[in-house]
Amino acid sequence: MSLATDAADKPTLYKRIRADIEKCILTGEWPPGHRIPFEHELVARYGCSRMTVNKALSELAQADLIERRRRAGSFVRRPQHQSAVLKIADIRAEIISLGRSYGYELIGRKLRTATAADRARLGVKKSGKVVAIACRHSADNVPFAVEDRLIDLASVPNAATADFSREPPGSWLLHHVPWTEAEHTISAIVADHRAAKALDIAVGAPCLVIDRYTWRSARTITAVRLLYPGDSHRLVARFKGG
Amino acid sequence: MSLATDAADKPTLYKRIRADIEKCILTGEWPPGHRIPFEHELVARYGCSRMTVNKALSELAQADLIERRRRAGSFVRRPQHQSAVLKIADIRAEIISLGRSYGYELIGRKLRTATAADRARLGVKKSGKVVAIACRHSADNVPFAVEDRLIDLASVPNAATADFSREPPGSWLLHHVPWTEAEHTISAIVADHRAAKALDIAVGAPCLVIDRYTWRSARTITAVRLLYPGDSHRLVARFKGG
DNA sequence: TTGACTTATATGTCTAGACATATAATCGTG
DNA sequence: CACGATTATATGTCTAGACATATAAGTCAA
Repeated sequence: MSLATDAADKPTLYKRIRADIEKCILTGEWPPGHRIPFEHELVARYGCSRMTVNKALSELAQADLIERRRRAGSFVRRPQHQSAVLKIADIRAEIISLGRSYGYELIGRKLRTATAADRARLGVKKSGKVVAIACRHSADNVPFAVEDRLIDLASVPNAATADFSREPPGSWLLHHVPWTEAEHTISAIVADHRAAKALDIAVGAPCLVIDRYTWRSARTITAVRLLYPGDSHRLVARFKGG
Repeated sequence: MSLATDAADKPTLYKRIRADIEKCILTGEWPPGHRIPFEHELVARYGCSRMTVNKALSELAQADLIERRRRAGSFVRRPQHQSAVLKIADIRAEIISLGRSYGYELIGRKLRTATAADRARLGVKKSGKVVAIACRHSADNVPFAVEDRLIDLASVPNAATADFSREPPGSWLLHHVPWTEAEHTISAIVADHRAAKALDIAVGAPCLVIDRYTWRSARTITAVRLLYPGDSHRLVARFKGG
């Protein structure tokens, strides 16, 4: 193996140890299944205490690059299920970060007792109040996405009185419902008459659809469907690791 | 605040400390920007050494739940850029895990010196050899996705002699090119004549497109375009955190 | 008021030990 | 040979210190 042992220690020692090992894994020098040096070997090699080596290895294990087994040692993990980190920004923030002017328009807002369809969509059993919102986001005055949202007022009572004619519900929720879990489903459809009109595209044009269900501590907050013109919008996901 | 101090210590202490703090953050009890107790306060509260508290806080910082600032303290981070983990499995594995029968068909394979278009697609400057592959995946004998791939032989010389008539190139690469980075772009198109024929769908039907560029250590490996029928295929992404 | 200097302090890293615990390897026995 | 008991060992967690370092806050002079 070729662990660097004489590099200048600008970074801290444990970071250097971690980087050295990471390099051996990422270059393929240590293939999946390879046993990396024992802690005591690294202690000898780097002339430090075991806690320092342990911190480096613990972080590599946390990052799923290695697997640690008592008595056996630490091993390079084999390529996991591929997964990518997909950034799905708040639409307003996304448009602004693209350097374009953001436009927002509330199409409709209804406060109602949840219908059977609403309950199914939110995944709740009891019938409470909900807010249904339809709105449109635009970039440089060109339609960017249309949004169709349902908010469960049992989880977010404040949403009943929020003024969604000025602030998009997504941004409002981001600031009022801090920590959440969500599930996204991405699919493709062709624009029907209504969608074509809202997005100012041709009927039959491809659209990217993001369905997002958001909850906090097993409590449904909101369900939203975002419809983007498929030829102009792209979702980019970066990916790292086998 | 309400840190539990008397729970049974089945998990280790630092994990309990981490879980306690995480709970306060996730329930919203400690909102974004809130300063969490200093290390020395937690040391006193839990009656342990600072290293134990430090390990808990370091992991929370690594998970981006808190931000640590010297002299100032540790603070609950405000909702980051939303990001979701999108699992993009190897197609064969995906179909099999769905309990369906997997079918594979090589449509074409060409070994050629990279054309200008190939070089642009792979993002390489020098003109070397490439393999271009077109193939089709099916589930229960129904077309599932068509694949159009380019492999840079400078990075993966073995691919020149691999038998892609039996094993899909994605699976082959997964087993021969362990650690990689990739970028995915997801978009929607409508099926043209050729795609419609390959997927056995109507011309004009919506399709989900995944473009994936894979490299290792700044070295391009492969570029692939996967085309799925948009109405039958969905990408699901789980998301956690603000 | 403003800017430069000093100080206090919380985190960052590290040590040289310790005991706990899971388990691979070995040994003994039927 | 098969199987259960024992042992050795690598990791997991923890301690009670230490010094380094970035920086918020206070101090003082222009």
